[in-house]
Amino acid sequence: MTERGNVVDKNEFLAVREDIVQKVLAEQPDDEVLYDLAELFKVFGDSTRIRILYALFEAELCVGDIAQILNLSQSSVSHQLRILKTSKLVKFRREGKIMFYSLDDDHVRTMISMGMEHIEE
Amino acid sequence: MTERGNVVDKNEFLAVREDIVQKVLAEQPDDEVLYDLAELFKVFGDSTRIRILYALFEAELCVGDIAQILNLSQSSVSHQLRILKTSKLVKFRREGKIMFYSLDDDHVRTMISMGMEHIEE
DNA sequence: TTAACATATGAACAGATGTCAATATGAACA
DNA sequence: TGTTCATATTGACATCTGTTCATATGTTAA
Repeated sequence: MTERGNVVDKNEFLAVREDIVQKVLAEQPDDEVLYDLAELFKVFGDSTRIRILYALFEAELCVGDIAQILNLSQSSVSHQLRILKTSKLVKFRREGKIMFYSLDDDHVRTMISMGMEHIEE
Repeated sequence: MTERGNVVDKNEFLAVREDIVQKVLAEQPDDEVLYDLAELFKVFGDSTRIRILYALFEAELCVGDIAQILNLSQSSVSHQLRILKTSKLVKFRREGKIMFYSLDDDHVRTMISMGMEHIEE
């Protein structure tokens, strides 16, 4: 293999159109943005969390309600709710001993509707 | 713990509002649909695939172009393209020895734009 | 303050996922 | 046909992720 300085080009034998590559590279968003975007989609990319979000479409729910609806342990639901909170997809309020969760904004509905449209084709 | 038949209720001590639970359960989509939806989002939930999709915003690209743009092995890019093909997010055509990939439809752009709006808040 | 309740957190484990190296497939052309 | 090139696939490996069990936190009421 050819070397450039100490760097070995793993893809030496590869069809690459350098002009196109440069043009596309110039337009790419920052890696950090793309990473954050992937992280957001990752949150939607688990059926347990999708089911939680769908349940919250209908009503504000407490942890116990959700555990019952999804037939999951309290612990598991709590863990997933933490992820949804961190991503700002759900918000919550306390009423005595009970925590009530609800959707944070309409982006969630829109994103999920978009996904639905795609898989329904 | 109490038992119902042979089923042990792991969540015996849990705040559950049965009426709400029943109402929400009645409105939930089929598990299969929710599973497919999660699978779709999972595809977007990887920064390599997001970067591939973003690159394809700009131009139709061959495997070598993408490998160069993302600084990844040909093998890895090919693997990810297969996943994107299976999810119908990209389409492809052959021209001699070269495979050209492009975005399959505008859902991809819309979904990603939605995600962007959310993280930009 | 103590007991009971609702939820959150930590550690550990199994299963899923992305990457690479090596190899296979398939197309073009001598 | 045989060789070269572009891409696809296979197997192995390390990392990431979701669940459970056990325990901690924080609230209410006696």
